[in-house]
Amino acid sequence: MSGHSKIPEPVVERLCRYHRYLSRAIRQGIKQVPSRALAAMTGATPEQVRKDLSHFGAFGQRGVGYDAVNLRNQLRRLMGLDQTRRVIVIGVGHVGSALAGYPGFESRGFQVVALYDNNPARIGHMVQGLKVRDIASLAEDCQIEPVDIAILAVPEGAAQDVANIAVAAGVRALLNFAPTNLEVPPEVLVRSVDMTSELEFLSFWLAHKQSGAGTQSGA
Amino acid sequence: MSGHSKIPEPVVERLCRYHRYLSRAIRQGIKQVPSRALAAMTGATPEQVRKDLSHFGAFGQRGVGYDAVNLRNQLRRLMGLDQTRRVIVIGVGHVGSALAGYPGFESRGFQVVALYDNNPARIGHMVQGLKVRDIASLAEDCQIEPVDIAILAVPEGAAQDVANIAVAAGVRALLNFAPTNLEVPPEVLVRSVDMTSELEFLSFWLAHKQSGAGTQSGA
DNA sequence: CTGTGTGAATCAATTCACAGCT
DNA sequence: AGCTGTGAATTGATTCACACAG
Repeated sequence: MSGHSKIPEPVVERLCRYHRYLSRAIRQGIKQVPSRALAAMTGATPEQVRKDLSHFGAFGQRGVGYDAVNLRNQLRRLMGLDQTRRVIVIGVGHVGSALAGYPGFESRGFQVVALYDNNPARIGHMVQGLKVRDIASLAEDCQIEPVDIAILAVPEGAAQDVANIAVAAGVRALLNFAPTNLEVPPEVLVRSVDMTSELEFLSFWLAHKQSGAGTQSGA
Repeated sequence: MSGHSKIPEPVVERLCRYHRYLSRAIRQGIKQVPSRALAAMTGATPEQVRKDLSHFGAFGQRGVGYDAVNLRNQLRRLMGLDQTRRVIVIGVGHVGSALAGYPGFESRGFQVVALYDNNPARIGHMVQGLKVRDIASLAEDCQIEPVDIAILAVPEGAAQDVANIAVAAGVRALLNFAPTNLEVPPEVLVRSVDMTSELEFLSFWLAHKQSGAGTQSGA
C-alpha cells in the first residue's frame, strides 16, 4: 500500500519493464491485463508482478486483472515519467553522438537539451541538431536552467573528473557509460552501463557453459 | 574451492570489475593488493572480494594480500579472457556503428569480425573499417567461421527476429541493446543493456528522492 | 599484528499458499 | 470458476566473526 520509500532496486527495474510492455499492449488495443500476461511479457513471475505493484497500492480488480490504461498511468506517475526530464550528454565521441540522437529518449520524455565536450575541435560543431558546448560552461548553464540527468560518454580516464564537474553544477543523477566506478556524494545517484563488462560476463559464461536462465536487465 | 558451476550472477559481475581494476593497478606498478584495496576500487566490501574469489580457489597470501599479476592472470583464465572472442554487430545505425568502433573491445580480446544489417542502403558500405554484410548471409558465414557473441543494435521491433536468426546460425551469446525481452532457447545466454530503462530508473529516483547508495553495475 | 579463507548469522528477495473479491 | 493482494516460508546473497598463516 502506498508507501513510497525504500523500494528495492530490482522492483524499480521491473516497474520500468511493466510500464513499457503495458504501453505496447495499449497500442495493440488490449484493455485488461492479468498479472500472468504482464509477467510473461517481462520475464517476471505473476507473483512478482503483484507484489511489486502492491508496494504502491492495489491497482487490480480481483477476478479480472488490471486495467491496462489505468495501470500504465499509475506507473507513469509513480516513476515520474509524467514530467519531462532535462538531459545532457557529456562527451560527443561515437557513443555520445549516438546517444544524443537515440530515438527512444525524446519519445519517452527524456529531452536532450545540450551536449558538452572538452575537445576544442568538437566545441561549436553541430551534432544531432545541437551545438556542442564547452564543458567549462556547464556550471553557469545549469544556474540558468537546471539539468536533471547527465549522461557521461567520456573516456575511462576522464569519467571521475567529469562526474565531479557535473555534481558541482548541481546534477543529481548520472548515467555513466565509462567502465569506471564513480565516487559521488550520497545525494547523487549513479547508474552505470558497462559494455565491456557485459561482454566479459558472456565470455565467462561461454568459458564455463554455465547453463542458467538468460539474464535480461536494464544495464 | 575450485568449483566451477553455479556461480551467482552478482559474483561474476564483480569478477569483471576486479579484473579491470587489477589490470589498472598492475600498469601503475602495484605488486601486492589486499582485498580492502580491491574492494575500495570496485565498490564492493573486502569480505565480498574474498568470498567471491574463494569460489574458485585460494589465491592470496595470508597477512600480505594478493599478488596483483598472479590474481589478474587467474581471473583472466577463469573468465575465459585469455581466448579471443569473435564478435559481430547486427544493426549498423548510430548505436551499432559506435559499438563497432568502441576502443575498449579490441583491446580486451573481443574482436569485431563482421557487421550485419538488413537495410540495402547500408549493405556493402564500409563502417569502422568493416564492410556491412547482409543479415541473410549470417548463417552461411557462421558455418565457415563461427561467431561467439552477437551484439544486437537493431530497433525494438526487429530485435526478436534478429535474435532468432543469430541463434539459428549457432550464436550462443547475445548482447541486446534493444528494449525488448528476447525469447531464446536455454542453451543461449542473453545480456541486455537498456538505456531507456536506466533513464527511467533515474527518473523514479528523482521523483522519490530515494536516498540510497548509488547503484553501479554493468548493465 | 596484518590479512586471508570460511562457516555461521543476518539480511533481502523470491516463491508459496491461500483468503477474499468478482 | 478466475485473479488479486499478502502474510509465511524459502531461497539466495551479504555481512559477521574468527581460526589460521606469514
